Amino acid sequence: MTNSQRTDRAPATPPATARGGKRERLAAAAARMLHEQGVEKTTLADIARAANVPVGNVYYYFKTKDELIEAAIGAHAEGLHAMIASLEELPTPQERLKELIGGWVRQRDLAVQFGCPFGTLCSELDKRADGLDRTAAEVMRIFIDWSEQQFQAMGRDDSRDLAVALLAAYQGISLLTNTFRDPELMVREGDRLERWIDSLA
Amino acid sequence: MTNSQRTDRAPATPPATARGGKRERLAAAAARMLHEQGVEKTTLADIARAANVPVGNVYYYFKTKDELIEAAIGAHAEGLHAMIASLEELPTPQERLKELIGGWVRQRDLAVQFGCPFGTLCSELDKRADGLDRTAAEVMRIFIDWSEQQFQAMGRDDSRDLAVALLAAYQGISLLTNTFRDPELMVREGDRLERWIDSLA
DNA sequence: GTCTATACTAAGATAGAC
DNA sequence: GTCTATCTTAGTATAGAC
Repeated sequence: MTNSQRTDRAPATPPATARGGKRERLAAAAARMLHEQGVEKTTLADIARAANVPVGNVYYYFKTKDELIEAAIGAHAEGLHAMIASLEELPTPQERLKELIGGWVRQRDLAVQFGCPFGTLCSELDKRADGLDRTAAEVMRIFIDWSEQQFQAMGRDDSRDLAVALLAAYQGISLLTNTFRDPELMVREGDRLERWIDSLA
Repeated sequence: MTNSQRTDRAPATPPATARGGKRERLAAAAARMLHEQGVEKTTLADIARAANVPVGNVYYYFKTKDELIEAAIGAHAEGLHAMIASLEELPTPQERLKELIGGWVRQRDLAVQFGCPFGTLCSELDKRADGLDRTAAEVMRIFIDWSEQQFQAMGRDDSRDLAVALLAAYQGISLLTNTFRDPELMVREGDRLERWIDSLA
């Protein structure tokens, strides 16, 4: 996630000129709008409105729509790192994985409305000619790698396959929860996955 | 899947005027192009070209792009019914489900390139204002219902949950196979699912 | 029933005033 | 650094010739 737009004269704080962190607001708004409306249906005007930034001002921060999408991927990556850091505080890998699943279940209403925020993005970016789908894949890989570590810590020698299966189960049930508009699908699959985690020890 | 465009004077055969079954060709081409390029990036011109039908002629058969999408959903439904009919010829539910999984694995290169033909469509239709996502959900339900019957025939009282889990596993691994451009993910998850089927009996 | 030309609309992007 | 006005492109859809 390069940051070529920023002057970076004052590290760790936004440039004095960027009052109110408009760049950050635009990136966060982009992530939200791309999830809710999809990549192709979301216009720069939609994102500007959601970020409370005048439409014509967007191009000062991002030269193209692609750059805004890249910033949205970066926002997802940050959220992912925060989630992982929070899970790391739990003592055992089983607890960490089950808390992960619990988080998915608690977010089920969002899945009902729009599917998985990051999975739908990966799916849509694949249809675009730009290389943003590769950037998104890198972020997805961070998550798989972390899950693999958890299964490894549980002593499984098929940890990679299990990590892929866990993420696939979540992506798939997110799609079905969204397609059928039924939050219970996520609840029941979450229960099943937690029992599965317990059975692996 | 209404057919209001057709005169239906000669049931079970296309109207004499529709030489070469252009309507059917357009529906099949639409299904293919929507999968490969996504709903929003696919233009009517793309579909017309893929179907070998002159661009301006499309509107004679379909009044709007939405009607073409609906016809594509219908084409998917037909393919689904054909697949189910073929699986029904196998003697046991275990064999039917494992052959289903085998079919998914054999189609892995398509998943690498574009994801699941129908799952990506459901995901994209959700972002549109029209009600086509509900039509797609009906088709998806046909598949779940059939899977549920198989698990029920195996004597499982949690057949619905298992059917949902199986379809979710496929949708999820299709997304990951596509995101990571790695057909092996589908192969390994297919193996895992077949072992899972065996373990349920 | 088939096809061409074109009207209409909307979105991405840019120039330049403030 | 902020914002308005506008250019350009592209896609859906329609009118009407053949």
